Amino acid sequence: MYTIKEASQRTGVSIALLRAWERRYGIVAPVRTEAGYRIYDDAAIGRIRAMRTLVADGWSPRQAAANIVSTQAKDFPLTAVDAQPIDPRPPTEQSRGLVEAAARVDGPAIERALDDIFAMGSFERMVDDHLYPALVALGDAWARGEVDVAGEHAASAAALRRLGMAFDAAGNAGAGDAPVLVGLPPGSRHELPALGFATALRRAGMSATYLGPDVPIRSWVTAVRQAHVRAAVIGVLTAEDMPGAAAVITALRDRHPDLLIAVGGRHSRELSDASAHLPDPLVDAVTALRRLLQLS
Amino acid sequence: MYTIKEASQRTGVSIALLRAWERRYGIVAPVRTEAGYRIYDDAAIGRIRAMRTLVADGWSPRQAAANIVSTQAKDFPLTAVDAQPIDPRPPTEQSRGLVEAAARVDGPAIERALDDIFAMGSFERMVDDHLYPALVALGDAWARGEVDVAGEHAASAAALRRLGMAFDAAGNAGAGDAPVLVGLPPGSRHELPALGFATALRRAGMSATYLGPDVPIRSWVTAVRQAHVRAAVIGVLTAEDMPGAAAVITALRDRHPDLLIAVGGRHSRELSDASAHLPDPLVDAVTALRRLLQLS
DNA sequence: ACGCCGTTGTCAACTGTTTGTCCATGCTAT
DNA sequence: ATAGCATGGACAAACAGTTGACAACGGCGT
Repeated sequence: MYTIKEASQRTGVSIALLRAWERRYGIVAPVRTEAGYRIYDDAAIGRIRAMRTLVADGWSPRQAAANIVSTQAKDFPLTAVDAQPIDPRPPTEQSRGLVEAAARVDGPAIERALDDIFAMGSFERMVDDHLYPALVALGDAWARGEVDVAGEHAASAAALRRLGMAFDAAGNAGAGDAPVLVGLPPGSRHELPALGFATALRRAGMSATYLGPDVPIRSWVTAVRQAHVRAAVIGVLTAEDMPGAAAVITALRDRHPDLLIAVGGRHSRELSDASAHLPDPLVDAVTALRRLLQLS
Repeated sequence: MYTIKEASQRTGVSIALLRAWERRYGIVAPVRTEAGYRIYDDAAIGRIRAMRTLVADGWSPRQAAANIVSTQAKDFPLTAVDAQPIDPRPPTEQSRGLVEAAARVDGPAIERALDDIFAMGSFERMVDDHLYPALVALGDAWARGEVDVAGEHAASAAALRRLGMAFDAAGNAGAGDAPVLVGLPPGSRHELPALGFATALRRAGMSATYLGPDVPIRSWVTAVRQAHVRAAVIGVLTAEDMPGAAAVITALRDRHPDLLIAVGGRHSRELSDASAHLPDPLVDAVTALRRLLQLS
């Protein structure tokens, strides 16, 4: 709780400028005493300091202020294997373990739960029958408020790392071949299903390049051109992913009319301008893509 | 988010020429303020730098522009281990390999380059002396237009997966202990340094939970409450990360006044309301944190 | 060789905007 | 009393924007 003079001394910003920033950009809104005197708290000091360094970094004061004011976090889950909020599918033992560990934000327990899941049979069956259901259960629990974003974050990040390990471990069997590109449209961050599919492709002996989440349209285009790819597979997990995916498809069609462009994921069926739609279970998606490649 | 003056200084292209290039070739399309002032983002800076180098290389401005417009993406690099655009540090053999592989968007080559890097001595030395420099070189190459976002994406995603593997492989030695929380403030996606630090903590025998990128304020708070943590470490890699980090700090301070809150990263020194600032080389950061924990 | 012409970087003129600072006046705290 | 604070307005200097012009340069046809 500081007066404006103290705030000025603590931030190195002149008193007049403090008032100007408040008046012009609303960067802080200090509480007032009965007489109208400004009283700054530590959060206000922090915001002012952030403003100062941003400006020192070359930002225009207006932009810096906008950035600071708009830095309020939006909480959304990273999982979203399936956006369908329906059918509470039977929670397996493994998924219950993962959800409970996530609820406690208990790192080691999350790892143990993933150990259990990844120990279930072949990679493809494990992903389809255990990992994805567990992640859906996690998303549901988050939606019901039983798991906090922190737990959801930690668990899905850990699952993503595991999947990444599997992807790397799968090697690139057909390394000489032209690869299949797998990635997500701009704005989409639902990596897990896409990375799972890319891994399954590799395990099936195909060469796969995983582009990652939130891939800009231009990057799809240049990636196709540079790498001389056999096909591009775009993940469309939620309805919000659709416009981005459609834009990617038209951009690719435009410059590579003969390229095989496939889409997969819950909302892919609704994108009719793709070459093909991949079915849902991982194994089926892989065989479908293989058939498409042989035909072309 | 820079004014035209700042953009000019950062790229070494005169203000008049910036406007001419925009008007004549549409090489950038900065957003405008209400009053019509141009606001350049980092992607625009990258495009301008790329243009400058191409022209310096003898390309005609028109051709250089055509090349950039058709190639460059509008997205940010994921790397950003270090936001300082200066001091072109000596490229090691390994970083050159990674940059070249990324330039070709060549998945297998990227993996091989990372194999080379990860084979360099102890984890900590490898990260400090080879991985981070390589990623900085990658970001620089992106800024110069030598690497497309697709390649940057692919390479940094692969590096992130490797780091994730190392994190998991490091196990959680002090599994019973209260953990140290490591994560990034809301809005920040510069995972690599944070995950590297979390891994180093585990390898030093401490219990570490990695929260991930873009962690909302509320998640930080609940994570601390649920897990009974010993300390929270927040990565502050760029000036833009500061407001979010400051908000996280005040929120945590508010409800857990005794919690040890440490910040690390290029711009962490400017956040004086944290309990402690962690120094730069990985090993030093780990020992600094260990000392802080013993004191408390 | 010569003139023509498009390209390209730079400049000037003029208008409007942003931003840090300052002032006059009046109230408040000690 | 004296120093501190608030408000609102005012200002100058720096910044930006647009338009049009212009000189240097190189390619090209004659």
